[in-house]
Amino acid sequence: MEGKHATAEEVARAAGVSQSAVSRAFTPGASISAPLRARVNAAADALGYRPNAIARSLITSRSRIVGVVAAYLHNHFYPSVLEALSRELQARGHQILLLTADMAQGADATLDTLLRYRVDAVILASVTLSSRLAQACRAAGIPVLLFNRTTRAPGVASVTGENRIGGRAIARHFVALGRRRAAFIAGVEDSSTSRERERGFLEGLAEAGLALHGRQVGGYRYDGAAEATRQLLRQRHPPDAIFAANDHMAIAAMGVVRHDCGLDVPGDLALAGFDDTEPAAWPDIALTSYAQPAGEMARRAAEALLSMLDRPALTVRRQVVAGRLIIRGSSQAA
Amino acid sequence: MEGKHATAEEVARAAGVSQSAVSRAFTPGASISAPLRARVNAAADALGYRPNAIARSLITSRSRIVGVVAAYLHNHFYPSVLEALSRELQARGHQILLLTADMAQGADATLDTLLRYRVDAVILASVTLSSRLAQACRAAGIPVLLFNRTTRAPGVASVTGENRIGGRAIARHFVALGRRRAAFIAGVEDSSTSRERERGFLEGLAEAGLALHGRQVGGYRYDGAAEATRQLLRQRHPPDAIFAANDHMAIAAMGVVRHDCGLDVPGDLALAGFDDTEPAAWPDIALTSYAQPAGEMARRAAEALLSMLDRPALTVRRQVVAGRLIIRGSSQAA
DNA sequence: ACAGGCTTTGCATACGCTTGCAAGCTGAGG
DNA sequence: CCTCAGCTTGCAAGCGTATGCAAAGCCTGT
Repeated sequence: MEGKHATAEEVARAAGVSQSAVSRAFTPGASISAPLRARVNAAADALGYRPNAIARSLITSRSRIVGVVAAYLHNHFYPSVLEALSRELQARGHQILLLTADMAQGADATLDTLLRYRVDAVILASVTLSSRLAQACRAAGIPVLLFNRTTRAPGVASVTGENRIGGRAIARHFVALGRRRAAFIAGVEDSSTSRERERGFLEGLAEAGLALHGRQVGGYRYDGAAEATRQLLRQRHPPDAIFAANDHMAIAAMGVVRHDCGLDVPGDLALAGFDDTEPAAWPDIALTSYAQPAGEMARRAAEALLSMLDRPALTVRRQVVAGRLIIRGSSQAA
Repeated sequence: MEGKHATAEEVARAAGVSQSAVSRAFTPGASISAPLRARVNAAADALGYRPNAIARSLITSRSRIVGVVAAYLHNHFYPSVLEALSRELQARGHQILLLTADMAQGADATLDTLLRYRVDAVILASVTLSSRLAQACRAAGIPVLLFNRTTRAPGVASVTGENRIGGRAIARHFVALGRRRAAFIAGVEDSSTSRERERGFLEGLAEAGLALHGRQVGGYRYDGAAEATRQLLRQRHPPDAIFAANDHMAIAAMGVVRHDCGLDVPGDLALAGFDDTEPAAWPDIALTSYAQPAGEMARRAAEALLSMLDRPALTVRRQVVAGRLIIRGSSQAA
């Protein structure tokens, strides 16, 4: 219909009131009488008026936009996270500005956009760059939350799963299955997530007097994990169990183990991942995994972050959300 | 460091110039001399100044934000699309406001946010609601592009894959394999995408004098497709080939066929999907699929949409991006 | 009937930037 | 030496909204 948007001014004129009245009519809890509000609403509806969030942001210096930095959405954990975050933030009246941080453009460009758009807060769900970005955001006074990772840096909130406990659970599971040569495929070396999972895994093995039988780095990528698996299987005494730092890599490993090497899973080799993403439950994959509740994690993240907006002095918390081991055919035949 | 942002005013004072000069220094192609720009940049760097995109939007009435409406990111095609769209739009200086349209809140709330934030354009990648939303956006004068679907409504651009050609290719493939009882699992009934794929599929079968041997609706969901498959296999003469309107549903079908019914794929039943999402290439899935190049589609979408911004009178185009049949183990043993 | 309080309304300013306009400056041509 | 064109630069007016402040009603209790 019309290319131009109605303004509060126009609505005011149509309703025979002041522009302030229009503003108040659209502000919950503002000082305005019911009849006036009704009159304004009528005029607003007639003109198809919507308050301009841009203008509102300018004056309130609150954009009601949260920057979400993600990367490598091929890992199916993140789409779930994104969907959950979007739901939770929208429910709290905020929107998502989605930035994908391909390392090509680096942290600087990402930070630049984040700052220019005056996002109220930032959620970092990208492995790479996240520490630097977190620091920079904090320096700029923006509340930051790391999703599915942590940092030693102070003032940065985080929501993670039970990485250490999960790693331990998987080790115990392998041990219970009688496996003696368990290997680990790490994500990225300096990622807290991968390190914690590995630590737990080692502890679990140590309880049974076992040590790691092999270790490779998969970089959280499909191809990287496939190559890592080939390396592991090339050893003189190949492992009889592999724990990959996430499902995505575990699935890559599964492909190599079964199809490149013709081994039987779980017969010759037990396999486990982390996250319990949707594909893990597909019958043809049936991957044992330590589940991370993406929905619950997102809820906590949204809650924590937005409460930091209201009370900046609030203690920044590192939250850990409980998960559980899901045993499937990749480790234990039905 | 500081919780507050530097303003152009402050930079101007620090550099001993007018505020307009600062603005021009940050506007490519603005009328400003090199030395002045350098001086401003120095002061800006010193203060950590970033132009406030909000304020800029208010006056230019260009937010440089594109609303992307998605739903059901569990279908792995969409994460890829999102990643590609983000890359392409960022490269063109635009950002993504991500809205997930769960049908719970409906089209109205989504439209409302889109309009309030004055997005420059909208990309609809959600099956549900997309026609209504497209209409509404157009009525509000916002350029709209449907991604991976079309509509009869005028004035709405779209980018799709070769749905009809793809469907036909799969039918021909089935026929060449000697299959005589091919069934189809539709997405959503009133989705152009599913309808076109079905049409092509029927045409391909007809070329060989065959008709559809069964048909169910899966609603593009995993569970829906699983149920649809059970229905198909419950027939007296079950199909010997199934084409699902997308990979996500085809994978669900695969699970049922192999694990619920204990049939052999492709021996007893050939299976094909559409999109060629990443999981289709996993060895344990090895799903035959008609590939849609998400990256190329995203590039075209971004290009088309942003050019509509500059030249509103530009003819709205429906673009079709070529794909190709990828044959894997789900239809043809190695 | 009147004072004092609370609620409702309008006025005017501010948010941080872009941009049309006019003034100032430069150098070339006459 | 003067004129005029072409660049640069500053001035000032908005963009659409929120909100402090003061004015205006309204009601209650005496």
